[in-house]
Amino acid sequence: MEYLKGLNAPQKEAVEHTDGPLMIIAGAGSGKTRVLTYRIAHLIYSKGVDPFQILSLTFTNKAAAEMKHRIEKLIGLEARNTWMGTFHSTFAKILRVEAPKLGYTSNFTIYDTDDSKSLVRTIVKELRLDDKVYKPAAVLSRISGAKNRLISWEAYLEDPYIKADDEAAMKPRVGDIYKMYQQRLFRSGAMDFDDLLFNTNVLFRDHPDVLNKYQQRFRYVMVDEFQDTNLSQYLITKKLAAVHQNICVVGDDAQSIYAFRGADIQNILNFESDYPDLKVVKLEQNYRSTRHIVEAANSIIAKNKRQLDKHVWTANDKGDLVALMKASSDNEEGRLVATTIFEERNNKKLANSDFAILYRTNSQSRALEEALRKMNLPYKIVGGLSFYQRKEIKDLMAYLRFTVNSEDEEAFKRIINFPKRGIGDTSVEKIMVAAYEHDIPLWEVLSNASHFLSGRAANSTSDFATLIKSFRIEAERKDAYETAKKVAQQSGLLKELYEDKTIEGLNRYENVQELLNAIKEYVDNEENTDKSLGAFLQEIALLTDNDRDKDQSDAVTMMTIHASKGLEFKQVFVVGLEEDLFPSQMMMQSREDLEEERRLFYVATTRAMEKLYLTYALTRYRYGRLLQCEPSRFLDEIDPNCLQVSKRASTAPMGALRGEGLGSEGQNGYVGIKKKPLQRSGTTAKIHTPSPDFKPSNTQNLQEGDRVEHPKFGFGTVQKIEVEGLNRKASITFENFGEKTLLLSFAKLRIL
DNA sequence: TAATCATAGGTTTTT
DNA sequence: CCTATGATTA
Repeated sequence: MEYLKGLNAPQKEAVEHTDGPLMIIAGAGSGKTRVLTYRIAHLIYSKGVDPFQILSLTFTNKAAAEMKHRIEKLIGLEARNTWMGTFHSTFAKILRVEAPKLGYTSNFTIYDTDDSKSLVRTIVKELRLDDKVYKPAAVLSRISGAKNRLISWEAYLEDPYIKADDEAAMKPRVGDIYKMYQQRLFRSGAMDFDDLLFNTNVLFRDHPDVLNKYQQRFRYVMVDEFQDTNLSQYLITKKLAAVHQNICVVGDDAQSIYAFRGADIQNILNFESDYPDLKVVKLEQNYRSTRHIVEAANSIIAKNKRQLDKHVWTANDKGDLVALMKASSDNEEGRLVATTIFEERNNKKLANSDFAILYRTNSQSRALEEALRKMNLPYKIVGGLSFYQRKEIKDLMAYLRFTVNSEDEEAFKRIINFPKRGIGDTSVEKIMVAAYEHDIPLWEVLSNASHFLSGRAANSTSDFATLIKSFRIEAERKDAYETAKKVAQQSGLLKELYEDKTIEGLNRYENVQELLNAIKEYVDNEENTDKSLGAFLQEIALLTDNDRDKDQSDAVTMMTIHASKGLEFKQVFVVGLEEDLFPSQMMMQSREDLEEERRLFYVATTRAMEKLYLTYALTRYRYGRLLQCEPSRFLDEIDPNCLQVSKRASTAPMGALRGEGLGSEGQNGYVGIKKKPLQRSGTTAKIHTPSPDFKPSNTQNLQEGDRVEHPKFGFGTVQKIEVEGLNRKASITFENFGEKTLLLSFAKLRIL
């Protein structure tokens, strides 16, 4: 047990506690990944567990790959047999096997966000609703929120609380859209990201034999970044671990930054009540950062109320103070960052890759890029506009998708008239309507085009069908690469791009080649046993840009704070610390959650090992207009003892910074005046004001007879709890509102 | 049906 | 600023 020697006491404890539920609260930089990998090694070596029986779930492919890599280094090739992957990819694979049980085929398509949005848009149009009221993104986030809480469209339409909410938002038809959305997805043989998890829950609920199979298969389940799980994910892991109870979750409530996509911090805060004999281990020693950085970070989240009790500390040196830098504009900010990197790199003999620039929104990267280019500093941007979102890539992907699944409506709409083949909007409309009215598959209509269309359109459509058919035959016989190559050529896509001799055109051509290369790589990779086009498509649907980039060149890294989680750099710049930008105005208005913004800031600062810089600008361009900005409130909240106002910045005390420079240059009324968060108007006359310390509890533990508080309906008593499908419902008599039936996964209740 | 032009409207974070 | 949609004309 040589490898246990380098661990501190709690780390060792976590590694050695192999059986029974375990929760590891891992502070930033506390060696979490190390503990996880050692724990797996320990399971295999000391406990003789078959690697095949260990399942590790992460949130990003990058994290999964990193862990796999480190385990392989630790214990060798045997590590290949442990299952490591993201929630989405893991359960997509399982669903691919079990899809027929849910009425899907194994070749189901995975819709990305763009496909989903487009589908919502068409449904809104079909229902003759105003797309300014029912904005696809907003509707989708509502639907997504429901799915993450396992609320089916049937349950959604029934729930009075949801109904009241939608009506208050002046969007009473969201439920109807949800219903049609799901029906269309099913018709198209498609699932969106949330469905992968939702349907896994359905699968496990309706097919106990299947559940049992995977329960036996995965005797040890580990969840990384547990604070980011949503209810749907949580219930899957809970079910998987229900028999053996060997569930180990690792997380840090202080780094929960994904509430916007359904992550529920309550999962970690209340985990203990779900597992009474839970063992909790806290990793509180930070090995990554200097003491000044650790203390500054601690002071940032000190104000948060909803958090677990822990104290992150470090034995490292104090190091430099955190540098605060003020710039007059966003361009000036870029210059300041670039020159500082340049000087530091030369003075301290650092590599470019020792530096990272973190920002709140992707759009902030422009000014910074320009400044770095001027200083000749190489940089790379992580994330941002994804490779897979480019038009030419989506076009080829759509052809491939349609080849595999000819019911995929979104793919169909993309390629039916691209390259141009004389099938205009009206013809496309006719085809879709025909499929609908006769209730026949899309493919039926296409292959009998002459029944539904006339003249030129009919001929072109028949030709299109023949073309796709030939692709399909190819796909059945050959691997993904051979097929894709043929599709790219014969669809005319490559020709179209090749003829475009502009620089962008050239780029697009190269991008398509790169996609083909990626497919070849996939086919050549020994680990991929299924080399069919269908298998490749399901894999690639869950890839993001971050996973693709294996660029090893020495460059400054630029990315959003969200993308930076789990990484570390010697020197880190957190830029754009301005009110309304960070904390984000959107977040503050729509979710009124300042705490999550604080945690985001915490994540950003704890990426730094040796030196941390915070910068802000007094003016900034947005939509081509100059805005006035104010320093972020976070700069007031941070412990001033850790701060040093840089020589370049103002030497005025923090309080005086606020408001400085305001009012002089404002034009057209676009002055960044601090806005109070919008007060959301209530629905009815009686509005309950929640108690000041209102914290929703984990309603999984709710029992009949409990007294509860609800943010809208006030106090009440639970009458009855019943299970219906995936949902648990509670009938509650509220003092001021009478009896309501609420979906427990959705209702924000506090158990008194 | 395709191509061109005008204008309106939107930007948080991601599997 | 950029894109995405809509109207107009060939």
